[in-house]
Order: sequence, then C-alpha cells, then structure tokens
Amino acid sequence: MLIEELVEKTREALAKELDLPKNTIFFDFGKFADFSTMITIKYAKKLGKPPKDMAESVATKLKVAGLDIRAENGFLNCYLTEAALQENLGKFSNFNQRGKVIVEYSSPNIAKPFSVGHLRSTIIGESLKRIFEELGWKVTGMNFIGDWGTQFGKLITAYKLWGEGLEPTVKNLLSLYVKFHKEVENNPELEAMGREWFKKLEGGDKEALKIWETFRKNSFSEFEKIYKRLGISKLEDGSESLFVKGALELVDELRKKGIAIEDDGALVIPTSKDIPLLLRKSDGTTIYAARDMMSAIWRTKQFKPDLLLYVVGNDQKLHFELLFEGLKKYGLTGEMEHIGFGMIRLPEGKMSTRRGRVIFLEDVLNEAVSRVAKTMKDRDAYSESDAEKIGIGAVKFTDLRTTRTRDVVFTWDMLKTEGETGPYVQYAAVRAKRVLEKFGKVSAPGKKWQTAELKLARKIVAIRLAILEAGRQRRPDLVARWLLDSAKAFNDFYEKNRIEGYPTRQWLTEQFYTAMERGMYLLGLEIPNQM
RNA sequence: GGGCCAGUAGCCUAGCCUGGAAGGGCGGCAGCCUUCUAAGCUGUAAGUCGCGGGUUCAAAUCCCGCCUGGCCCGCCA
Repeated sequence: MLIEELVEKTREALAKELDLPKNTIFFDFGKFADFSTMITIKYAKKLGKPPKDMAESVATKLKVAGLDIRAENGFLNCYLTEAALQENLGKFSNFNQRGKVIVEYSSPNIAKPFSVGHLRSTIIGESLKRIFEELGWKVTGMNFIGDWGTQFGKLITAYKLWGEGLEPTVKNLLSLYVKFHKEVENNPELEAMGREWFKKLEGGDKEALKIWETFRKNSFSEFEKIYKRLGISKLEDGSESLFVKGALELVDELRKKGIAIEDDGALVIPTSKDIPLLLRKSDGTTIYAARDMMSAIWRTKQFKPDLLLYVVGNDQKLHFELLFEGLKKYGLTGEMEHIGFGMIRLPEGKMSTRRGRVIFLEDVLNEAVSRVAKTMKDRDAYSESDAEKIGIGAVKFTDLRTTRTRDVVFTWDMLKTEGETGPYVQYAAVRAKRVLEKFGKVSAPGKKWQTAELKLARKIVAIRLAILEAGRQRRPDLVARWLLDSAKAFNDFYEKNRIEGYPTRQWLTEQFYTAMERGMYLLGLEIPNQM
C-alpha cells in the first residue's frame, strides 16, 4: 500500500477506535517516525486517563497492515515495515489527482531587464507547474507579460526625445527610462507627454505602435535567452497587450450592467475593502486591473480551468483581493488564488527600476557559474556544462528552499555551494550516480535490512508525502526540504557504509537516485556528470 | 492613520494551519581522505522562540495589547 494510503488507513482506524471525526486527526511526518500523532493525548484528557496508558492501549489495538505502530512518550508513532518500505520505494508517480489549472508566472515587463526580482515568480511558478503535473493535473503555464500601460507612453516620450540613433536594446531602454524619471523632477510636463503618448498607443496610433513593437521584439529575445538558461517550460503568451481591446469592451459592458460605476470621472467596481477596483482612468485609458480582468475571463473561456493560480509578489496581495471580487461580481465561478511570495530587496532598500537600483539576473547567474568554474578548475575537473548546472542550481535552490512568503534580502550568499544548498543536493545525487555506474544495478534487495538501510529507505519513501503536501499548500520549499533531508541521509549512509557488494545497499542507492532525479526535476535542478 | 506579513543561538532558517518531543545550515572550536568523489562526514559550544498579558493540565504554535522591520492603502504595473 502506498504511504499516503497507509496514513489514511491509520486515520480511519483511529477515528473508529477513539470515536472521533476523521478531520480532527492530524499527523506529523518524519519527525520521530514515518508519521506520528498525539491525538491519544487529547483523547486521554477527554476520558481523564493518563496519556501514556492511553497510547499504549491504542497502539496494541490498532492494526494496519504494513505498519508498525508504537506508543512512545504518549505519542503514537507509525513506522512502515520493511515490506511496506520496499513496496513504496521507486513509486513517486501516479498520484491520480484530476483537474485543470492555469499557473500565471514569471510575467516580466518589456523594456526592462530581468532582475533578481523576477526570478522568484519564474522559479516558483515553474516548480508549481511541475508539481501539479506530477500530481496528475493538466497544467497551463501562462506568462502575463507587462507590455502595456502608461510607463510605455513615458518610454516612448524618452525615446523620441533622447533616443535617436540609439539601438533599442533592453539595457539602453532602461537608461532612457531612468533618465525620464530623473528629468521629470525638473520638468513635470514630461509626465503629461508620457500620458499623451500612452493615449495615442491605446488609440492605435501608427507611430506609437511601431516604436512599442520594437521594444517588445527586443525584450522577447532577451526573455527567451534567460528562460532557456533557467530551463523554463514553454509558456502560453498572455501578454497584457492582447487584452487591451477586450478590456475596453469589458469596461463598457460592466458599466452598462451596473457592476462598474463612475467615481471622480474614473470607472470603478466597488468592493468590500475601503478602496474600489479601478478599471478606467478619467482620461479614458484603462489600467492594468481591467486587462487583468479581461485576461482571467479569456483564460476561463479558453481553457476551462478548475483553478487559476497567480504567482505574483506579496506586494500585490490587495490588488488580487480586489480583482477576485471584481471577477466574482462579473460571474466567474472558478477558484482563484494569489500565490504571493516575499519580496527580494537589497540591504539598502527596495529595488527600483526607475532609480536604476536593480541587480540583473544575468549578472547573478554569470557570477554563480564563474565561482563554480573556479572551484572546478582548482580541482582540475572543469566542465563548462557542469559548471552551468551547478551555478544555476545554487541560485534556484536558495530561492526555492525558503518559505515562499518570506522576504529575501539579496546577498551574494545566494551563490554558496556548501551546506544546505543546491550543490549539496546535486553532490549526493552525483555520488549515487557514480556508484551505480561503477557497480551496476541489482534486481532486488536482500532480506533483513540493517538499521542504516532502514533509515535511508524511510527518508526516500517520504518523497510522496512531500510532493502531495507541496501541491496542497502550493509550496515548492517542501520538496526542497525533502531533497535536503534525503541527500543528508544518503551522504551519511555513504560515509559509513560500503555500498559495493551489498545488494540491499546497491538497490537502495538506485532507489535514492531515481527519487532524487524526480524531486530535483520538480525544482528544475539538473544533475551534473561529476563534481 | 488603516490593513497585511514577519521577528526562533553571532548570522540564516524549519516548526505555527492541526497546542504536547525547539530541528537544520553558516560561522566558531576539535577531529576524519592508502578502500565506492572531503562541494562530504563526526563531535562540541551557543536558545528569556521580539516584549507583556490571557486561554489551557500543557503555548514558538491560539487570543489581546505593545515594540521593531517590510509591504500595501484608485487615476503606476
């Protein structure tokens, strides 16, 4: 029986034995046993009996095939038997969940370089996409590229004023944007010019559109490079600009239906919060909320999803609350969820594109890879492709292993390769891979596993629970946690036990390796050839 | 001013949903490469779980207040 089924069986058995509702029984996983509960303590209290005796008597009565259930310190600790462990090893698929989900992630802006700020959405989103796929969902990755809005009116203004003859590369456009915001302090009319150009753009002005197209084209080739390097899946193009026309029509429809109302010349949808959802400015142009709404409506029609996920920073939490309210008023019934994540900021404060205070992702990746390359060269074992895998792995893993919602202060410690890092995980996998290459595979383990072997097997088997929980809570860091635990267990095992010549150990090494491969894939980590 | 989130050893972090047994990493100190890769492993020191109250047999976890930091609070995205 699969581990999660054993958990469920135990829950049912306990509910029956203690006469408690199933949904009041919870387990801790991997802390002191494969899973454990202290429900007996609570129950003992109800009966006014000592918890220790209670646990003892429940433990002896409770019989679940495949489990060794023991009373320890008043807790009920459940251990998979050797047979159950063996059955579960090598099984990290077939979760058979059903459903369709659209995950919106990455969503960079055009005419701006990818900063480390975009990294989180991209990496977390990609990982969630893979986790949901693993669980059996049909997943569409959607890229809501920021390519519309007043800022492009400003950028066109800057381009017209100072950009003549300038190659419209992303870096050059960034300097124009920074210059605009500097100049605007002395020359406030620039703001008005910017709004004017945006109005022209939204009105379909040929010149404005032509300039904007150039921005877009250059940015897209930049994105492609970075996605390739990060191993990001092909994403459905959900650029904001695709929804401009629809948004204008939608806003009209909402007004006619009375869902949206005029307020100070602008059009808004009232909400339960103290601010409304603003859709259209008093100058008649739309703001991003209108395009967000239209986009959600389009997604729903096009893909008929059960769930819409938005992997966007915590700073937009309120926006999504308002947006979802607006969408519900419009009549959208599907589930919508904002998957917020903590902001990356610099030790000196928030990153700001306008002030040019950003760290480019490309620079971070290059630095990571070159540090790894140096280490490899010092050891006389340099490989360009492995350096890339390890360097990028270090950056991704650092990001993914911390709780999603925590803010991150950027330091170059992201690039560490020792301790709880991506390279640590990769290293354990590489060690296992080498052993398998050298000594081959065995068809079956031996009988009567030793303590060390059981210990390793328990860690490996927990991958199913990690993936299930990661999906339920939308938390890739739980998979990262498993990778770390499992790698730690293997490194420990490897140092203390000779693997060659012991069928059980060789077999476990293979189980470890395939599970690691799977878990690493879910986070987008690659296994180097050697390190 | 209002709202949301966070505060766990010198530093970083897990545990908080579902109360009961404070885990890990970095750095420090002391060790381990003639046997499958030392980006590894072992041992050790280091904690008023921000502060104060409450609920409870039991609070890092739940409730209230406060302090500190971050973020958000219609014509930006």
